[in-house]
Amino acid sequence: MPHDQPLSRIQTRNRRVILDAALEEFAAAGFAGVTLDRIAAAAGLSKPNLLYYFASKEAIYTALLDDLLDLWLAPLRDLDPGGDPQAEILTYVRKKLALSQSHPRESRLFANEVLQGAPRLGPVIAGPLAQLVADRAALIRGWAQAGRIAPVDPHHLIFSVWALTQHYADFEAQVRAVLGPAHDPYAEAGPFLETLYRRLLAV
Amino acid sequence: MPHDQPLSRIQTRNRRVILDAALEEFAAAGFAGVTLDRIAAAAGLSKPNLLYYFASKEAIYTALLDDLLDLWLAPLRDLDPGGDPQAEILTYVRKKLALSQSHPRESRLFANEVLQGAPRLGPVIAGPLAQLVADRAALIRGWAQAGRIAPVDPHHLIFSVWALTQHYADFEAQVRAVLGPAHDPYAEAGPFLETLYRRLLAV
DNA sequence: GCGGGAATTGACCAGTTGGTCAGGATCACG
DNA sequence: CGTGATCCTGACCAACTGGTCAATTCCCGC
Repeated sequence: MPHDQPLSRIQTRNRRVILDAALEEFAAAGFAGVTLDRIAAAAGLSKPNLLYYFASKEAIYTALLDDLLDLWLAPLRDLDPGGDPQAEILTYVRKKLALSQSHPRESRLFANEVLQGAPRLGPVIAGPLAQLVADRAALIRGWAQAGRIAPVDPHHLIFSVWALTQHYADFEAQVRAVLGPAHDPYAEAGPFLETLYRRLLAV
Repeated sequence: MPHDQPLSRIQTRNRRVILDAALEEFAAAGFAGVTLDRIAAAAGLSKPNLLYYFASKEAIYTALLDDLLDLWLAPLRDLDPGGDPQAEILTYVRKKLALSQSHPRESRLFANEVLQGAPRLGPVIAGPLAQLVADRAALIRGWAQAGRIAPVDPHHLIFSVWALTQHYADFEAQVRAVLGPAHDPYAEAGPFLETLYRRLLAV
């Protein structure tokens, strides 16, 4: 039972191993599709030992979601009000696409959660996340009104970045099956999205 | 036990009721997140009665997926080689967005399936679906080479339509939470996507 | 090297799940 | 109206699930 303070070496290692195994499983099968036995096997631990580190299956899942949001929203947070508008947004797109490529499991975990109505992430989405988006939307609206990018709905611009980048992680099975083995989805998506947003935002 | 031939009045009605209830449940919770008891309750039937009409939970799920694909791909199939390229693609986007709005459960069912690696739809995606996409990609490439739309990667153009339209159904919980109750996501998405594709495709 | 807390486990449990089955109700049809 | 097929159900089952617990092993500071 992890108290509040120390977190021993063994605790640190095993918690990480468990969360990594659980991320793999939850991302692939959703919360209900995963059993503690599977996570335990994937982590190389016994089921009771899992529950020594986390109070419940729910607690493991929640821990994963908690870790997720900071990583997920960082690129949006990074938008620099002082930078060049078009370059800032293109950098955002690039970072978000890179995140889909480097962290597809996190993307799928998040997609699973939201798909099912965000039962656990609901308050965070309606609260801090919505706040951040509102803030960045205002920034983008300012750029548009100053004539530095073309006028677009800033909320839907942000949605479009999410949709277009996360699609390559969340629907990877489909993308790869359609493109065939000879294509590298991410290598092609980069230039495509670059072109798309350049044309959309050009004044 | 439905044989091959007739399908009585009662059978027709109850199969439809079951599939409708199951669609609701599967779309909201994924295959593993749903129990036969829930489907039975939602359909107003007893569990053994469910299994009188469908051999298994799997069979219900599969029946839903089978029905899904035709509906889902119809707009892409409708692309008219003889029409105006830009208008054809914009019509495709409009139809696909309308489909997200009118059939969000189907969209989420499909998303759930692909998210989890398309374990059941895999062969159909790699087969007929990939075929259709290849065909339409060739058509679009032809338009681009003829200078009738701007040069873009046709596969990723199609992916972008899927991503941008399905996002509003699949991530509806997030979209609504971020926009707040005063906004109508679909009403705003229409003009936004119209602008986006107009600028992307303008020669 | 030893004592006590941390870490680990096998055995177990109550609840749930997908699915079965024998029998009863209901319907279509002559 | 009767009869056979269709439709429906309560009772049941084996397998699995998340979670518990007492007992054991391991590790670290002294």
